[in-house]
Amino acid sequence: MSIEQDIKQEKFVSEHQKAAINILYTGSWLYNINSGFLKKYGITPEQFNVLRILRGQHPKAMMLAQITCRMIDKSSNATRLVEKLRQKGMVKREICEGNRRQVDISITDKGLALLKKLDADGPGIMETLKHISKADAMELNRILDKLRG
Amino acid sequence: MSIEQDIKQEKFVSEHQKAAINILYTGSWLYNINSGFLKKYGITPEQFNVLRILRGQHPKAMMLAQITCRMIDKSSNATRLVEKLRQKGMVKREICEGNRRQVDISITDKGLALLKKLDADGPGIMETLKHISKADAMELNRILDKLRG
DNA sequence: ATATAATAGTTGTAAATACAACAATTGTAT
DNA sequence: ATACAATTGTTGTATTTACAACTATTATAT
Repeated sequence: MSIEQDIKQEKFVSEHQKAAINILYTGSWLYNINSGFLKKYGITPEQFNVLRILRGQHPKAMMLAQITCRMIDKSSNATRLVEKLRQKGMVKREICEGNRRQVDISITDKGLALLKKLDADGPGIMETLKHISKADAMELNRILDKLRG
Repeated sequence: MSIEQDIKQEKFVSEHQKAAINILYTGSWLYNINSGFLKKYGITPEQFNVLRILRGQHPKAMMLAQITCRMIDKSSNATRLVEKLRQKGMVKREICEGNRRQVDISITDKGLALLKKLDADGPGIMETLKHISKADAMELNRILDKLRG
């Protein structure tokens, strides 16, 4: 579906402007699909992201700042995100004894189990991208990486 | 900058998964830049988007549903967005006499003046995309459009 | 006519975000 | 030792979002 049809705008100032709007629009579109998919599991995309980050380091713990800098959306508040996940029993939080300013956060078995269930539930968000070929996906990654300078 | 570096993740399940994350990440990145740029003018990206939509139809009025379906982020609440813009004197709201369920919304001179100032302030958000060529921008648009099916 | 359905928008409310101010702890320089 | 700065997180608060329930108006069917 062309972006022109999706937002009913026929003309753009330039290909660059159109690309900027297309990225914002597609990002929002993908976010909403992902959000709907995760709703069945009782977590938000941001929480899911944090769990995946923690799984990547499992069984090691991570400090908050480390999590934040790996997050897709840097503007969400990691303190509160982690607290939500702790309430659900998905992560563990401990003051670091070596440096009492920092907090060691790690994923629990329950968190790992949730991610496993999600993995097993099939393609999830990737199903959404089935319309493009692997070559297109690579090309997309190349251009987006270049774009961010 | 590669997405691997940006979110410190070395491996992805597939090019498709990497592309999905790249879109979400780049969308959020672009949104934040845009948001910061617009802050000087006292409006949010969503409000800016509504103003641009209204300018596209000026001097004709639009009804709320029409605005909503052209918005980049369909999930923001057009009623409240328009009310914010009305409080700032950027748009006008009138109950439609022909069909009293609907509301006619149009951009005011003040709203047009703000957009003009923004246009004049230079490339704005597009400056951000300067790293890619026009050919890349076109390729990006092609792939994103295809991706959304 | 009347009831029912469809359209167009509004509003209530819990949760999340943005942003800045605020601890608490550790490191560094005199 | 003491003061000052840097690091690491937390919290306050206004704004925004998500989502559903709601009102008002118009259209359709019996």
